[in-house]
Amino acid sequence: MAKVSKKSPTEKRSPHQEQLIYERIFDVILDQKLAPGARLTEEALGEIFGVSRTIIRRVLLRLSHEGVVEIKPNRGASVTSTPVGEVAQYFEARRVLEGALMRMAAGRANDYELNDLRSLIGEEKRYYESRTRGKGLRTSNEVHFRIAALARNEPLADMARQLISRTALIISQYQDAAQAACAYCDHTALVDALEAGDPAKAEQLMIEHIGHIHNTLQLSEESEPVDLFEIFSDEEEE
Amino acid sequence: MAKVSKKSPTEKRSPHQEQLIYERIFDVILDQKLAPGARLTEEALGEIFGVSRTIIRRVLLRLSHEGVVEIKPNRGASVTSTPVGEVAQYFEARRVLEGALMRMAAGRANDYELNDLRSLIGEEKRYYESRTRGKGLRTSNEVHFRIAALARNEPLADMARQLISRTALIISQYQDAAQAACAYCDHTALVDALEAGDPAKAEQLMIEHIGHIHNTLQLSEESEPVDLFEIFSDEEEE
DNA sequence: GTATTTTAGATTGTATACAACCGGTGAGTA
DNA sequence: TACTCACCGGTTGTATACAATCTAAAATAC
Repeated sequence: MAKVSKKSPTEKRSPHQEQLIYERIFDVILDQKLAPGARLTEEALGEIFGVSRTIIRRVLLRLSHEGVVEIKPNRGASVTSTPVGEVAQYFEARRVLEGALMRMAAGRANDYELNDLRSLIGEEKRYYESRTRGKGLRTSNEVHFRIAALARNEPLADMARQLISRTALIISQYQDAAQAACAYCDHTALVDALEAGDPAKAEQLMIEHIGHIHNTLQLSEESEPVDLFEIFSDEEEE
Repeated sequence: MAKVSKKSPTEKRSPHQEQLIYERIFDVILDQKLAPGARLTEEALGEIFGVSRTIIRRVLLRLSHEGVVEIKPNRGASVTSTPVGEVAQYFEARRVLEGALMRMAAGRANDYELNDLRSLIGEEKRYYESRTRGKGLRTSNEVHFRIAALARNEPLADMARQLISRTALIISQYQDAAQAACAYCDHTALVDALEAGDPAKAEQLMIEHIGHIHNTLQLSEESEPVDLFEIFSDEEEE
């Protein structure tokens, strides 16, 4: 068994170790190394990350709150598997929320924020071209996060973040890796619309973009047990 | 010190004791027995409800996730105090989300659901008339929850639930008890609009209703330390 | 008298021990 | 063979012990 990221005695307690563990697990899920339905046992994860079940429990609780994992009483946590029939609801929700946010954000972004977005989209493009799908998906999410933030409404932006993360899981479940590459083209158009400042047009573009993503999904399923130790072993500390 | 709801030895482990504790604490906050800023220490709550800090910790984590309490590292949990300047954002968010949900729900409700709603509004009216403000607010929330559910979109309804709970806290912070009585009049009109099935009209009514609530708020602040034991002592098991 | 340091108390953070629970395995029986 | 039931290994649920941290007040220095 491969024990990874064992804390060296010098840096025993990092304040955001929990955040790091959270991100590692989420990344692995988005990379499809953990298929929907895969179980996440507390002790194994604790051993992997060199912490006790207490910490793992908190991370799993957080992931479950965001809908990324499901926790059943006395049965533990497993990666959420979204039934085919529910997928459309999530995309409808995103159209409503992100459409409204896009409308609110149009014309509000300053040059600094726009440039920032454009460079992020460049990064996204590179990830997809280099086939690191999990990273690409996360960067794609980040683009949507930033746009949501531009509407200057914290509560709505928070909800959008939740929904975007949740949708990322659905995408990783139902999207062929080959289809994944086209997202960043739309993103450039979105940023242009934000700069132009036409709220109706901006909203329409966002709604269409989310529709495009929805259309790339292939509706089929699979699942199998996996070895947590092996999956996490070929990673390295950031 | 008053120890309340001490579990009798016979019913030691209820599976939803956590849910009960969650609701008790939330109720007390909405009743303004715990003002914004009040600290919630784990050990005191544990003693009050006859459980260990472990359980309390989970409840507080859940409340914090919904924005009802704030948890600062090494500082513990306290009732969230929403700055005056942020209040408008929450109501704007509710207009966006619940407006969209109302539009989606119009004409979709069956007679059973409509009757259910109307009787709930009757209950709400009674609570407000009998001055039990916390219960009234919770029932009011329940009306909004149910309407949100009628749109048949789980993810959006979940978000609305979060937002409604969070707003209830804001209302209890900024609304005079005297002003609180008028909500159920609007609610009847909302249900009528749902029955009529005109999406645009329904959305408009909801947006106005949320505006009404926003308008009743008085913008001022206060805070003081309180004794958790005393607050919970005059309650009784449901 | 004011400012700084020390120290004590209280509270949270984490690990761990033990109990409760679930699911499967295999013996036993019809 | 098919079915039932008791047992067992593994996993989660909860309480508790101890360490780390913060707050505030007392003590000391200037």
